[in-house]
Amino acid sequence: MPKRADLSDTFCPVGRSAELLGDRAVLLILRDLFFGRRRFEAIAANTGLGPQLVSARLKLLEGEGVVERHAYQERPLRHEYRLTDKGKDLFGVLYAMRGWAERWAYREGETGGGPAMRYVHRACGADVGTATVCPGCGDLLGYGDLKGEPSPALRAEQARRAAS
Amino acid sequence: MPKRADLSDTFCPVGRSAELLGDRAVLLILRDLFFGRRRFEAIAANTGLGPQLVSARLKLLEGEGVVERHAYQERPLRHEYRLTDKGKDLFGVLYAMRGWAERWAYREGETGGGPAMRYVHRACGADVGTATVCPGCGDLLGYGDLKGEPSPALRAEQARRAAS
DNA sequence: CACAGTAACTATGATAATCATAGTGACAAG
DNA sequence: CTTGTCACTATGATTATCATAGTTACTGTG
Repeated sequence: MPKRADLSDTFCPVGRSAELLGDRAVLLILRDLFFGRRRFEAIAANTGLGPQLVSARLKLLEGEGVVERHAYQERPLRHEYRLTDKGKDLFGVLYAMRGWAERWAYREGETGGGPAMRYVHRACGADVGTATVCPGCGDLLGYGDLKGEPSPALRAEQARRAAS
Repeated sequence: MPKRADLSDTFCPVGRSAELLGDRAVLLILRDLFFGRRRFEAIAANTGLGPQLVSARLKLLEGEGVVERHAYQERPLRHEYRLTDKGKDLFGVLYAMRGWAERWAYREGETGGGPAMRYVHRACGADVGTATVCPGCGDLLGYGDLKGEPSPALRAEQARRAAS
């Protein structure tokens, strides 16, 4: 490719987000970070992306202020990556993507009846489905309010990836 | 690039969406479709993407059932592209992206005070800000419930693009 | 009827991002 | 002192992307 078009100076807010989010690798890495995977190798293994790509994207995300590099031990010096507030606020986007996929991207019965990923409202225990407002208590849902439970099929897939 | 990794068979719903949405061009084209731009040339001009890329992505979106090709006149035969229900349901994702960008992606005063894109709830007239639930009447917000008003700066940018 | 114009594309070639694979540096454990 | 772990960096083949130009099929104007 030639240098890809720069969208960071457009006034369109979707364009500005697309500059960062219009990239498979970024999306997959963010997903893993929201899932609690903070370490380089864990992210590389689960996403299936090469270390070079993971490295480049984490640097990009750090530069955008979406992710922070944090040393979790000295000797040997090791780093992990954490979402900043700006990063955590991307939850709405990923959650919307997940909702759309649950409604449209699976063949009949592929997930064995339920959603591929179930979300429960911590405060009231209700299954929220793909809603942005809790169907049980009416609260607005954000990152931290929800507890995700992968379906058996998804859990098996993650285990397979972690092994190789 | 070598063939890009295929995510369409993962059980992770974010992965499945990322297969389609993890692409700048797709995101920009969807934005334009939501904005009411249905014609090939209009989309190519406003996104700044080359006709080859626009063509390829529209075919992809059509194949995914997100977009429909529709002849709007015979002699000369001309087509336009419309969002299907599956496509319209992506509004939540684009709206979440816009919300995040409005909150985080602009420098102080860059938009002249207000948001780059203002959304008003048609039913009650309230400015919804970046909320998913109307702050005026409490209704859930979806595509069709909202009326978008680009800021002067964004409007000027779009006019500039349409001209060239 | 010839000619410019418009919409929706397709063709071509240069450039650069991606993947797969292998290798590096710093340390710990056995 | 060899093996193992983690977090990367280096290399080379492949291919998607961009910019530009060209094509097809018509319409409207002089």
